[in-house]
Amino acid sequence: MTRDIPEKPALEGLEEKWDAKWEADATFRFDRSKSRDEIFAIDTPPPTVSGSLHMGSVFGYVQTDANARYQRMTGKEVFYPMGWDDNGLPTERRVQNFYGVRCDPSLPHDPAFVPPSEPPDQPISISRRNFISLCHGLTEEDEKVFEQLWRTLGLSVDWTQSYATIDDHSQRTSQKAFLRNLERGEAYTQDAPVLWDVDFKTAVAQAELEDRERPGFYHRVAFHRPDGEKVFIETTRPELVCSCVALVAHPDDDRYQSIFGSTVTSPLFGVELPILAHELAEPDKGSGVAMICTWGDTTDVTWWRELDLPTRTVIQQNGRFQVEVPEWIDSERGRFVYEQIAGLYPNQARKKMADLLEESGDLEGEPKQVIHPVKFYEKGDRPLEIVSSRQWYIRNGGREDDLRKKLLELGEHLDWVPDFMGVRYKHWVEGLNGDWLISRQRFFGVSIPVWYHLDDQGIPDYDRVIVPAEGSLPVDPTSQAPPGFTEEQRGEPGGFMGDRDIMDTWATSSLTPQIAGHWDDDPDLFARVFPMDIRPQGPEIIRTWLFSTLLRSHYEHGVLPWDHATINGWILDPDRKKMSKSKGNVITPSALIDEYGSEAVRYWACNGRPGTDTAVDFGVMKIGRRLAVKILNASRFALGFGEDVDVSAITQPIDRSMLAGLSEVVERATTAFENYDYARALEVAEASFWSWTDDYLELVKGRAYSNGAEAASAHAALQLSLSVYLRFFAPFLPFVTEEVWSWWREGSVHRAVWPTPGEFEGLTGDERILAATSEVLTAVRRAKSDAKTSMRTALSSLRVSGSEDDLAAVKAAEADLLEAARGTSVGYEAGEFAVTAVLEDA
RNA sequence: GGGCGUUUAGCUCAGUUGGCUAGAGCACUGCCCUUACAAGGCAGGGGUCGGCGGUUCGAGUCCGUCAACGCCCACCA
Repeated sequence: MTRDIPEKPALEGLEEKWDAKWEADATFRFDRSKSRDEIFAIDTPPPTVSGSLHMGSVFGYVQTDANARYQRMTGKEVFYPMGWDDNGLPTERRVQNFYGVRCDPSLPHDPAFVPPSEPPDQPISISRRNFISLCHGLTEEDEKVFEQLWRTLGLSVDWTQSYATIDDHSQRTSQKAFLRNLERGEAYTQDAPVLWDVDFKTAVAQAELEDRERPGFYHRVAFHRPDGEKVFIETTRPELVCSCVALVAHPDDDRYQSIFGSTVTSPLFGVELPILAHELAEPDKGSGVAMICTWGDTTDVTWWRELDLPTRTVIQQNGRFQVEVPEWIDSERGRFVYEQIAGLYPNQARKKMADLLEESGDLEGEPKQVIHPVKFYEKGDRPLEIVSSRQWYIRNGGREDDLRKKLLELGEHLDWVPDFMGVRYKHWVEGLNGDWLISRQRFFGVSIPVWYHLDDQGIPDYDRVIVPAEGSLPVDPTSQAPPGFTEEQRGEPGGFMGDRDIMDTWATSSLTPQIAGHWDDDPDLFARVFPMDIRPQGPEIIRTWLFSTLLRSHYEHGVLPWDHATINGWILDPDRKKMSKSKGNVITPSALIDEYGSEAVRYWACNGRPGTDTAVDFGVMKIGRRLAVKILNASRFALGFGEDVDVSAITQPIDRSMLAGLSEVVERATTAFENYDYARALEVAEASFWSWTDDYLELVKGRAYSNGAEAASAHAALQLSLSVYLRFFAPFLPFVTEEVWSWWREGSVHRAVWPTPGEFEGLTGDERILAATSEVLTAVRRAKSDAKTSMRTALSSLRVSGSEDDLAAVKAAEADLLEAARGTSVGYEAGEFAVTAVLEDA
């Protein structure tokens, strides 16, 4: 093919040019005619569509793309879909802020509603349907922006295989999987204490918790024995004295042996309470006696359950103390005291109760300040409360040892990249203390697809769940009637009630292999891609996304959803601890791409080792850019000698020597990629490439410009080695390699075959020749540098001493060496390796 | 309180199963407009490999211990 080499090659514009061409040629389109063993399937993480992407996303996605491109070049058909995680709370929050609205499910749908152009000061309340419609609209816009960024970055995904976690197909898959869990008894509903976010007014799962250090005060509070003696407890939550159901101490605590089984009355409220023993009580914490409330913390829940205590809830789902005085407070004084805190938030009630206890003399001493961990919803601003509520759960091994053991075993069979990430999974599964709570009292998500029978009184019977037929999915139980009922029977005695909750976003994204592989509606495709080859993702969502995907796959298919989990590292601020400079200086990926180019950003990402935390580093990006420019220029030289020459022309020892080295590099880079170590593959290829340009190119330059068989050998060797380097770099720098490839090759470099040692068969020589000659050349350059003269300065004499092998190696490339060094002859002598170069006029 | 990871030149990081005279790039110094490349190229200076102790003929690499930093987990009395 004729070579079409630009005079001044440049990086600018390559992203748009090749993105358009790849799209037009369907270069990365998945060919579903391939069989499972010819396919490499990737369970791409669907990014959360809630505004802008950050560098952390770019980092992991580019690394995965490098692995994907390598696999494609080895001949695998790559199944590389892209999803958007748009369902769930992040989208709701973004819509609320963006439009200045809030969802009020009690309002009727307003078909004419248009959001104001500017968000108003006071949020406008809108119906659930209007709210969801805004969510859809905004996420669609965001998804376009995201897709554009991914394209600019050069992700080789097949854009015809995309999905959104809120689209009908995902909803159908999610509901179908849930119904199957329900049918097999893996999902169940139960009314129980749950961790509750009072602002979002939803239950929260264990995986979404985080502890935050908060200041609190230990209040030493007196309870009263019948004989008037005081029993002290210490609590940070005196406001919960009214919901106290018992006191507890450790069974072996000598101080309290005599009072176990007796009773006390609570201060101010005068409620009679037992003193019980339980080994979770810690003798050296506070006074050694704790009050059990329903519920101040998760230990309370444990005690309440294991000691079979009554339920005395006072905090409601809106986070406030209930207004009516609870019936277990029957004294006149108790009722009066409760009225002081009725309707308050816990922090308000806490101060009030502390005052009242002090007045009554039941608070001893000054409250002591402590810093203690408090449970928060990871997206929330106020401490979680524990309220009793009916929720849906999926069994996850948190309460069944057999299942837990099985899940641990599956985790051991998964190939973790890097290895140590596997322990995070292990610890998470070992630490599970309850089933997976999947229902959320929110709006933008996949509905829990069930209804409940209403009895003669109109009370729902949660044991009589009505399920839809699989063929009718997705369903919205709040607006559709169940099979065998009509809409008129909604809410009527003898009729039905639809479940109002939606599923947690993880309940849907735990099914990404099933969604992307079309388990629901294309079993042929699913069989070709599942179980998938890799699950790339961040370390922080091992406990959520990875674990839940594994669980759902185990339930539905009885297998691991993928063979390998490649876990990327964490992204650190460019100036790490130097926070002074980073004020308000948010780095967006698109800004970096604009400044340094996609190749540079990709290069930076691919330099981050698998699983290793990496700082945003502009210096590394600059190097990436320089490498890309170097590829353009070196290619211009290597291809500047006319038509292709057959490799049989490669006869010169130094050319064969270079190819011998390159053949080894091929093996090393390939091994690295086979272990999903894109970073090492890049490092190996890059080191080789720089010495190729610095030494080999300089050494053969003169000969390449000449004529005859010697020149032809150089031309053929340059062409073969360049072809190898372009393929080496194609996974990392897809645009510039494709650009150069197009100068002289048909088709895409991304569909070219990955280099193999077989390409060098019969073309290699002694590696030592190039190495030794390069050493001599470096010594000559040093001499010229020391003399502060131009590299063009001629040598009056050049003498090399070394072993017999060294000398033979240099001799084999003597003509090229003399040309590059500007010498006329080389003198050889046996001895220690040394080079003496004498300059003319020196 | 437990677990995992990190700690190598001023900065950002490589260093695979122990053999290194410890590397790269940036930054720094000097030189060079050499016909692929001056938003380049060539050459150079710079490190007691976090501390201490151990195993070994030999340790940046293995073991123990301590420290700093980061992340994850942990029952809020």
